[in-house]
Parts: sequence; structure tokens; C-alpha cells
Amino acid sequence: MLEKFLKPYNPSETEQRLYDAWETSGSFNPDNLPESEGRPPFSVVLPPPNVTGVLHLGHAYEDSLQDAVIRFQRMRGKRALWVPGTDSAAIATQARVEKEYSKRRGESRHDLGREELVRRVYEFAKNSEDTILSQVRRMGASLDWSRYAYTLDEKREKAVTTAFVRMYEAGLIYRGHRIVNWDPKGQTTISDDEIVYQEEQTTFYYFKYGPFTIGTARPETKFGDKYVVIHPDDARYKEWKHGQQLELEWINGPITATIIKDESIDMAFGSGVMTITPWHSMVDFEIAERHGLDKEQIIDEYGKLLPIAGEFAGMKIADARPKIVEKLHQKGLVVKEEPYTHNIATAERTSCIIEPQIKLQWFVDVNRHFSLSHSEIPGIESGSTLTLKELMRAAVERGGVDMPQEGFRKAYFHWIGNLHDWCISRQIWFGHRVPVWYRGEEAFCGTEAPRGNDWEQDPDVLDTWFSSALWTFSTLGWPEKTDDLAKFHPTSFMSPAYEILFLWVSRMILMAGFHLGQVPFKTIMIHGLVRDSKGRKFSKSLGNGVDPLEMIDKYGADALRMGLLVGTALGNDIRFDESKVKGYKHFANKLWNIARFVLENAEKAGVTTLEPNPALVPADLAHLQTLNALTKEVTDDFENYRIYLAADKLYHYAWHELADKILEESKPILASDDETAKTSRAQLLLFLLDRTLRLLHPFMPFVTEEIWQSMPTKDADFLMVARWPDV
RNA sequence: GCGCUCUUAGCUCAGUUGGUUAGAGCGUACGCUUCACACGCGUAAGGUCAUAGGUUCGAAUCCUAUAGAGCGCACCA
Repeated sequence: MLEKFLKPYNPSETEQRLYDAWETSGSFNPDNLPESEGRPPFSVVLPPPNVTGVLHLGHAYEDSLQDAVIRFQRMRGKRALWVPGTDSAAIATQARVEKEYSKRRGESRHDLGREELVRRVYEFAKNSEDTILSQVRRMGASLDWSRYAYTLDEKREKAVTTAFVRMYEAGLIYRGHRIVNWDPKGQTTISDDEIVYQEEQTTFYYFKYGPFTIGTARPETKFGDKYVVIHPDDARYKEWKHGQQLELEWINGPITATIIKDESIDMAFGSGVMTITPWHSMVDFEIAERHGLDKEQIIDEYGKLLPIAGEFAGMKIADARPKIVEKLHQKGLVVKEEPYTHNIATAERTSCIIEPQIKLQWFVDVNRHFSLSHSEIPGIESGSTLTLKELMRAAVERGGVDMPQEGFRKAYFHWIGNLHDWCISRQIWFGHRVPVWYRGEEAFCGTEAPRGNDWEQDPDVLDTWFSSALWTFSTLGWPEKTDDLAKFHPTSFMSPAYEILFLWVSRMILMAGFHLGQVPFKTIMIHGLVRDSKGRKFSKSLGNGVDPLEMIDKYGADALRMGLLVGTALGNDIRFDESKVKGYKHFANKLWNIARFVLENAEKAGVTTLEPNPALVPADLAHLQTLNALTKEVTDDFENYRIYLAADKLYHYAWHELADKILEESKPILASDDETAKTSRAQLLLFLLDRTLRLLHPFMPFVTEEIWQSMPTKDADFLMVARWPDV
């Protein structure tokens, strides 16, 4: 019976077998738990990994953290649900398939056609989903696979179109010509949050513009500039009146310019005078909007100059800039040049410099008032009128979403303060298509195509974060009124990386608030990034990747989980340390040997039950009290999401208290002739082991389960569904 | 510019609401075939808790300033 304990603990022999046994038992699905109906719900949705991706340490960390919480709550008697899913990662996935196709055939997606491309991308995504899913399983994640969701499956498609239509009908989604971040390489718009600012050394030019001197870092945009903007309080230019016109010589000949007075001008910067290019600058666009000015396009969607540039038309920006400056020199219009350092906007995905463009796009209006007919959010009453911005703010400010980390709260509110309308249309083919159809001047927005001929659907798809924002409730069956939705939403807890606080977390709050009058989750604990041992991000180009599966092969999933969780305070970045993982592999083996010792002695003493009140001597009672105190602390740590502390304490207890002290002091007792003392001691040890296994199970599910299966005292088929000790 | 986080043993990090001699893993030195475990046991070395002030009976923990590291947001044409 104890034969398996004669060899060191072997994770690779154990883990797959146990995971299969758990999965087969059906216990990942909370509906199958004993007395399921009476249990209070506890739900978490897994941040869906990219369906075509592979597991990295960031996933491994999140899986460890959430699985620990879910396992704890399940053992505590909650109806614990953890919903798995994957994300289409539309832009990346389409780009990959397109690239492969064009490499083979030398043709573009347009040769393939929309329908065929989408079919192939979908097929590619579905074919590779097994990889990531089996990898998540290897972490020991106790996800309810019967509720698996994919961002582009039929149910989620319905949720997305329904959400769009309802927001459109409420006037919160509109289509308009507005300035957007255009990625000339990706040939699509991107949101503000997908921009990365990079420092650039460049030249700042001062040009003679009629009687003024204007400064610019972008001479190539200046062809169409015909407005001179001055601060109304600037004494240097007070003789110039708003709306006044003047003739002057410019790059390609004489032009008529108009004076505009606007308070957005910084008098101290440059000469205090600027000309504007509304088509290619956010700030300029806003000035032009305020004063109703003309807007002209200078640069096309591929980053080339348009005919307005005259002799420079058709040139790329980088080539044109020096030539334009040269011409201005010849015309005597260059006043001076100085070196200049500034940040330029680049696209996160393509690293291409963003060229703002005015485009006809779909937007979510975050400043428009609407009536929230039903609200369960604390501090927001049903029927109140507010904007989406106010909704997002109030949900956190008034405690609907508990965001205890002060730093992240501040960042969140600050972000909301700066929030602009959210551009949600993207010019790619793979994704949720905008549910709007056009026929001439008519437009129809609905969950299904309108009847009649000649309707054409909008070619754009939605920002992937639009569908992700619905994730907490689209995975539970919304827009249908499902039992799951009633029971499990709002979800209990979410722990995303700070990277996606704005991209995802805030948008979930927006969507759950608008569509359900609920928050998406009651508590949010934001965690840091897993980095390499030098503190760098893991990246392909650095080649510093650590494969979690390799770690599991080497040390076991339990060791990896502990290595990632112990001593990593939530919110700070984590430097991955392989030696730590190794240490916890040794710990798994230590537990194994503690079990062997305890079980051997229990067997010898004939102890096979956990007496409710074993006959204990005072020394034994003290050991019980120590463990009771620890149990209380660990329970408390779990409930307050101080998981890293709970894990540390249990490690310390098992090794340095149970093994080093209690087992050692038990040896002479167990070797003595005092049968009563022996039995009592064996009884105590069995009890302590049983309790330790329960407490450690959320962190090290495999080794604790494997030992539990040999316990003479087990009171459930699996430790996974055994009860957490009461305190 | 505004804001956030971090600075604790050689390395990677804990230290929850301020409370007895500051902890863990790995590493280092020495000694152990002790019958649960060498994936082990024992012993030891190693920290002015970035710096300077302050609050307090008491501070790694709270406040202020400084230095260094990192990050976020906003950007000035």
C-alpha cells in the first residue's frame, strides 16, 4: 500500500493521471458538486489567451493564482466556477495567415477574397487551439471545460452584435468623420491604448510664414497650412485680429492665410505662432472643429504625399522631408534649425509611425448622456442619467468594483479623465463584423441582415477589445437570460496584468454597466508582469523566453506554481527565478516523505480514522492550536487575496514546524513501549498531515492529491472537493 | 510636465493593519551513509532595511526631502 512512497515523488508520472481523474469526475463543473444548489456562487472568468498562441510564464502565473483561489473557494463550500476561453486575437492571427499565404503565392489577401481568407484564418485558429488548451491543463487549472467559450463562436457573435445594436439604439455608438490613429503598415485604425510612444531625435525647423515665424518638426505636412493660430492673450501679435486674412509666399507659391485665435496655443513654445494641419494632427483637428475650419488631406493611407504637395507628390515622408527643407532654403524661408527630441506615436503591433488621418469610422461616445434603466451598481440608481465615463468612474469610486490597490485606482481615474471617444472599427477582415448594412443613403443596424436586395454590410470589423469587454457575461450566455448569468454574474474576482487595466478592465466595467446595470467583477487585484532574471520583458527578439512546459517537465507543475506564487506581492513585477522553482520541487518531495513517515506509523499503530476529539496530551494540544492559528491566518490571507503570504506560511509550517520539530520529537515516542502514547501520537500526526494537505492543496494540487489518495482517513473521493477546515 | 511603483543578506524576493534578537529560496563554509527524505540533516558566515531629516514609548513599515531604477499618462505645432 505504501510502496509508491518508497521512491521519490515523481510529478511527471502523477500529474497527467490526476488531471484526467479530476476532469472525468466532473468536479470542475460546479453543477456536479455535492449539494450544489445550496452553495453560494463564486465565479471567475479566465482572461482568454490567444487561441493560436502558446503558454508563457505570464499565463502560468495567472493560472496559478486563479486556480489557487478557485480551489480554495471550492473547498470552502462555494459553487466555484472558473470559465475557460480563448481569444481570436484577430489582427495577429489574420496577419499570420496572410503572411503565410503571400509567401507561398506572392499574392495578397485581396486576391484570395474576404470569405476565403476569413475561412482560412478561422480554420487555422481552431486547429491550433488544442495546443494552448492542453498547456493550460498542464498547470492543473481546474476550469469547467463544459463552459468553454471562443471569442468568435456563435454565442459570442450574438452577444457582440446585440451589444452593438443596443448601444447604437441608445445613441452611444455613432459613425463619423473623425481623426483616428492610422497605422500605414497595418492599414487599419488603432485605439489610443495600442500606441507606444518612442523617443526620436529630429530637427525642429523655424520657417518664415509671411510676417510670422512658425516652428515645426514636420515640414511635409505644411503644404495645406492656411490658418495661423495665435493665443488671444499674446501681446506680441495683438494687432492681428481673429479672421483677418493675409497673402504670403509659401512652399509652392503664394497663398491666402487666415488668423485664428485659440487658447490651446502655448505662448512660450517656439514663436507662439503655429499653422495647423487638421487632417493629420489630433490637436489641430480639435482647433479646426472649434472654429469650423477647412481640413485637407496631405498624406495618403500609405504614408505618401498627395497632389497638393505639387512636385513632391507621391514621395514617402522620409524621402520628401529633406527635399522640402532644401526648397524652403532656396526660397529663403528657413529661419533656423535646431536639434529636437520628442516622442512619436508608433503602433504597438507593427512599430510603424502612426499617421493621424480623418476617416469615417465607428465610435463609442463616452460623453453622451443616457438613461440607465436598471442598475445594481452601488451608488448608481436605476433610471439615472449619466455618461459612460461617469459610469466607469462611479463603479469603482463607490465600491461596486473593489479595487484596493491605491496606485492602480489613481491610474484608472486619471485614464478616465483623459478618455476620448473609442474608435471601434478596424479595417481587417477577420473578427466580428460591424452589424450595419447600407443601401444608398440608407443605413440599417441590426443583429441580422435586413430583408430586400442591394444591402451591403459595412466592411469593417470591431476592435477585439469590444468583444473582450463583454467577456464576463457573454461567456455566461448573455443576451439570453440564462441561469448561469443570474447565478454567476457579477463574477467574484479578476486578476489581470496592469498592462490591460485600460484596454480591458475599464471596458468590461463600461459594458457590464451599460448592458446589465452590473459591475463585471466584485474584486479586482491587478498583478505585475513576469520578467526574466534581469528584469527584462520576455520577448522573441531577445530570445530570453522561459517555456513553462519545460519547467513543468523538470520540476513539476506544483513546483512551478509555488515558484511563481510564493513571495510575489500582487502588483509588483516578478523576476522569474528557476532556482526558486527547484526549491519547491524539493518541497514537494519533502511532503511526500512526511506523508510516508506519518502513514507508516499510523499503519503500525492501527490508526485509520480521524477521531473528532482524539485523546491528546497537552503537548499534542499545543500542536493542534498552532495549526489552528495557521489555518485561520491562511484562510484570512486567501479571502483578502494575500495568496503569496499564505503559500509562504504553509511552506514554512510544513517543513520547519511539522517535519523539523513535530516529526523529530515524535520519533522517540513512536519508538517507545507506551502504546497509548504511540497511538495518540500517530493519531495526531495523521490529523496534522490531513490538515496540511487540505491547506496546501490550492497551491500544490497534484502532490497533495496524490498523497490524499493514500490517506486512510479521506472523506471525499478527491482532495479537490474535500472540505476546507473550519476555523 | 503630471502621476505611479520600486531601492531589505552574494543573487531573486517576502515582511498584511508601526511592536520582542529583520525572514525564505538559491548560493557560500564546515560537519553528517541519524532506520521519512542527500530533492536530506545539523552548524555557521552574511543586512547601518538607498541617503538625510521628522512623527512616535517604539519605524524596514507613517511623513518630508534627496539620489538611483523602472513604469504609466499627457504631450509643444
